[in-house]
Amino acid sequence: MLQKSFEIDKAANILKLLGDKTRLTMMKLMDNHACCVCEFVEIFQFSQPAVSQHLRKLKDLGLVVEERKGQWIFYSVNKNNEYYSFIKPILDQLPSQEDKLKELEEKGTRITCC
Amino acid sequence: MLQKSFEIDKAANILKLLGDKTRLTMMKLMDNHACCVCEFVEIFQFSQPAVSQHLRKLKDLGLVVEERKGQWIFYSVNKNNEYYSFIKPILDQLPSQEDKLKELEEKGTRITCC
DNA sequence: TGAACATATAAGCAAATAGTTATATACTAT
DNA sequence: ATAGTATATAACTATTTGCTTATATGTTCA
Repeated sequence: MLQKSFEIDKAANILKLLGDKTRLTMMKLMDNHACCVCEFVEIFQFSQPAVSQHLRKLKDLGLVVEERKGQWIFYSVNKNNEYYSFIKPILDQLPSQEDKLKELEEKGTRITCC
Repeated sequence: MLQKSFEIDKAANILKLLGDKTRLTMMKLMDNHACCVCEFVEIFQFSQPAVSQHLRKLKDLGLVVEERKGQWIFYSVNKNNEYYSFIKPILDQLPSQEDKLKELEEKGTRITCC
């Protein structure tokens, strides 16, 4: 019972994070690609700290993992997280956001960091 | 493209609503039973307006439907909503909240309205 | 070492959220 | 009609959220 209570708490916290258009789009992208902060800055046209703060929240719940590659830090969905199976069907039902990455490539801004 | 954009917006809005422990528990219960406001008041120990406001939000997005039966209004998950297939896997992965209804029955508070 | 770049953290602020109390509406039954 | 019960709406408030700007940290490379 305590466990179940914990689970629904945790599920609600996860859904709250996903219930933001920016983070949801990020997660959909990171489910297929490792992405770095500067890409998201380009995509969403938010300040770099805004992007960092979104990623921080996702990381705090264990939803994403980071991997430093030199100057850059790449984030991707943490598929080892025990709640990944909870999240997966949600992400799978979302429309692809690949066009956003393609746009970056066309503008040449993707190559700058990746 | 516009349509996809709309979809991810809508998905984020739905997830935001589900990202609240109270509403998430409500949804899990209403996926299996029609429930009335007074039951939720008992279960969550919130004021009646608080419960009504949660249900209003769920109704506004089309996630639940209401059916008046005399004095009472019963709410249940709207399985005809086009986004029900989006929500269903989420609800299915949550632990049953039946114990909360059972508690009411034991206290005799469920029978008062249903 | 120091300049340039990528990211993180801190502090502040406006808007959104989730509760409250007070009040209105709607149905039931005497 | 009126009293009792169930629900909805309105107005208010404290907290949370998601951005901003300013600043700190960490890496690369001349």
